[in-house]
Amino acid sequence: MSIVSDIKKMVATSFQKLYNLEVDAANLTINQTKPEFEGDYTLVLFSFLKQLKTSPDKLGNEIGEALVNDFGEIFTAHNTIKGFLNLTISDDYWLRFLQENFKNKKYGTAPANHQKVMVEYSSPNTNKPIHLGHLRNNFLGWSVAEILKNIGYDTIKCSIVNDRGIHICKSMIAWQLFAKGATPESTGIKGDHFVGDYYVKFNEEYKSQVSELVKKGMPEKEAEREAPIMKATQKMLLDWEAGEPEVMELWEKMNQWVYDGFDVTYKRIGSDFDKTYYESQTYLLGKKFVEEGLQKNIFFRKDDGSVWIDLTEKGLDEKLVLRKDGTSVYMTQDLGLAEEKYKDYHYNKSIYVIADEQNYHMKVLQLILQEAGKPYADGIEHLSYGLVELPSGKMKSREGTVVDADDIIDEMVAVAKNKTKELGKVNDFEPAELAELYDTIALGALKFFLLRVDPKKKMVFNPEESIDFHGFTGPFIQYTHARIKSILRKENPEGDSLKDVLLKPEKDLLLQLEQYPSIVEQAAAEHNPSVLAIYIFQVAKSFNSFYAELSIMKAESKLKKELRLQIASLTARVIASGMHLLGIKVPERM
RNA sequence: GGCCCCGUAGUUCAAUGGAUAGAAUAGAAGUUUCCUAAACUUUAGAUGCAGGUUCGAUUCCUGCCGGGGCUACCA
Repeated sequence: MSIVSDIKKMVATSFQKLYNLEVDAANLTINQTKPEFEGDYTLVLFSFLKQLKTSPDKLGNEIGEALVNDFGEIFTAHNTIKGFLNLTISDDYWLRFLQENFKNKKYGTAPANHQKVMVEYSSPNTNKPIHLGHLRNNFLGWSVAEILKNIGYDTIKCSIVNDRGIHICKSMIAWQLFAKGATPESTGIKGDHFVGDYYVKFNEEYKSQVSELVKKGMPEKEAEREAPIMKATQKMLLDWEAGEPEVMELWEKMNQWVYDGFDVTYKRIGSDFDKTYYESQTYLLGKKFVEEGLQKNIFFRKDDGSVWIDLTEKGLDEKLVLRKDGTSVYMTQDLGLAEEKYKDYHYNKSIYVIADEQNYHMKVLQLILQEAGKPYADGIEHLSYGLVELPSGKMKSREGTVVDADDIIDEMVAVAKNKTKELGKVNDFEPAELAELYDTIALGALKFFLLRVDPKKKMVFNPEESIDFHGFTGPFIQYTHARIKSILRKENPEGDSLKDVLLKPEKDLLLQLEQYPSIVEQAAAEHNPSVLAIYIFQVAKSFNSFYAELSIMKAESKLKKELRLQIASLTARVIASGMHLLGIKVPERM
């Protein structure tokens, strides 16, 4: 139980006792007291004034007095200013909290709640390597899954690989035309990049064929249809659907190259999956779903044979679920996949980490499942996140302004290396240790940068400014952790009981550390790792102030030393476990 | 056209309807015989515009201005 929820209960008790007023603890507003006032937590009184026909000062004083009298082991003082009741929590409370938790390895976790949640994230296309935008998706999905797991959910991370369709055929055609048998092995190019290069080649060739046809007098629309390379691609798609062996073989070969490349990147960034679905294996499932829906009159067939759902009563339009030629659209596949996932896992919740351009699609998906009366429909949640943009605007693959994931990681590692060498603090590290440290710092910086922003909001990535290891960054927090560890290598807290008067930097830290479990809960409830990122940063900042102002090893007394070692210990644990939930490692030294 | 999202210091981000709108960075000024200066301290700087609801609005409502997305028998 957190101190804030305890305060709410005690306040509710006081209202009951003093005014015989039933207040719901959930409706009380408790904030951290602003630094310019005396106190730790503050109760906002305004909402009760009318009801009780009293003045803010009178109410505040009466409640404050009751709290201090009845719960003296928690509250030591109160003051009321302009409708805000500021409460001071006793040092004993904080010391007890510290004593109970500084060794607790499970601090911030919750026991199993027997709820099953699927988190679908990453979900790449197999025609090009992953870029910065995908990284935001990967980091978010992984982190949200870990946060949920941490508070007791049975979590299944999954990915749906888009391994079929016209875009894959484009890479395949271009490879046939231009590669002359080249492979990732023969060229030394990472598989996903290799295939991506042929996707680019396709577009170049396509563009030039179209402009040639236009030059010969063909209308542009027609030229786009008639360009030989496009016709070949469409034929290849048909061949693929017919299972033509040569095409299947090429498809499997090129996809494998991509998977080999993805594996390297996934391993590097720490993405992992309990289950991978492949669209080639699931894209037909939706048809059955549509047939069932037709029988139940949830869908209807138009004269041309296409199948639709009428969502006008829900304020939306009619939505196509099956083409007139009987083939699946995107929605069909997603319906089938949702059903399949539920069959496989019987989840309580299913979270889709998908960019906000698909808000409408996800809304419709859930609506259709609800209309179809599916038991899992209400458990579907769209973790909608904003695009990552560059200072110059949106990333566009056609204009070559995409920040490639592997490239940006390499660049970050190079900067981490230079900076670390400059500082010269770890000259005694073995080469392997050094390489690991550079990776830890580089990925820490990148992940923290992408996770510290509210997922819902789009964000700007400035390649120059974003590679910063100072201030509100991952490395700042990693550095704080390393500093603490360097002390704890020399001496550990002995576990002696504490009794002392807390100094401000000590209390500031304890107050924040106590909030950790609530913060994790909040991050989980909101599917929002940025809450956690901001919190960890504040903890690190508080520790650095504490560290600058007070000596731990040369504390003024044995008791103070023990106290500060315990605080340092818990701080390191909170930082490490919080950063872990963001997928960020923390070094022992840096 | 219809629907949705976003406009906060120079810049990148915060702020369950609550006190004098917080950080970081860039700027200015300091701190190292003292546990790691990737740090700390001080300083200056912002709610697009106009109304409304409220004891109280960055937050809720309306209009305007500016930016983005969706509205495909693409995925």
